[in-house]
Amino acid sequence: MRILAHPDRGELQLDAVLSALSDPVRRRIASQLADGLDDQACIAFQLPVSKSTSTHHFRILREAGVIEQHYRGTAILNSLRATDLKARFPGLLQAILQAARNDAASPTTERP
Amino acid sequence: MRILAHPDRGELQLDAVLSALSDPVRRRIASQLADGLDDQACIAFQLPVSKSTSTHHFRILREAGVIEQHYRGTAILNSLRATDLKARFPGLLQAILQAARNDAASPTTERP
DNA sequence: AGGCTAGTACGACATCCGTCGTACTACTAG
DNA sequence: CTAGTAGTACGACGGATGTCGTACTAGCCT
Repeated sequence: MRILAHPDRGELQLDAVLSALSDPVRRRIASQLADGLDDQACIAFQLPVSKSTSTHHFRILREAGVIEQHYRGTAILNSLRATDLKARFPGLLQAILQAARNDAASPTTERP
Repeated sequence: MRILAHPDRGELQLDAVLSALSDPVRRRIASQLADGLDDQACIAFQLPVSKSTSTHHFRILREAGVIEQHYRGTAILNSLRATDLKARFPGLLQAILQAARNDAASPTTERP
């Protein structure tokens, strides 16, 4: 079984977390995990990118400490590290996820 | 008097805001503005970068809608658009600024 | 007017980042 | 054992980003 490195709770860095969640694809992953559906395999996210790119994004999220990944057979189960993030950066994850909802709900993406 | 373009409150984009605040230099600007000292000229921030780079960072923040800039003589006064941000992305700015404090207070930057 | 101060414009440069395809590994199911 | 599925490694590539220096403009002060 391969091993996946995760930063400890105390090692979480704001820079990494914010950079990780700056990308729309990665924010979408986090949002989907937050929306009640934890422990999803990477393939469960219908991302608009190739498999390699997908791997890349999941790695960024894991190394930033935003998600936790562990193998289950040939698949990887992903979950949000909501508790750790809350402990280290209270309200941050919540605010970003809520902001993502607001952003998606309004016609902000329009840029003709 | 030169004119500086700012996005309207409704036009604020999460992507832009998060990217803007992903950079340590820009986060530092926002933090300093939040710490009670509004309406500071660019030069009041002792940034560890050149003047041109400084201009660049202020522009990013302004175009993302994080700060408001207006000329006052030859200087520019900067202030946080805390109200607008709060209206569009409730809690987001607060959480990031608080996280920045936590991040600075703890030895997170250590990477031996 | 002339000099000073605050910031801008512009071009250059190195680096990082998101993206991809192909080839590979690890595990499961038959 | 073989075939299939899930994800990784690696290399490539183009575009964005942070940085700088130099030359410039706008406004203030004497």
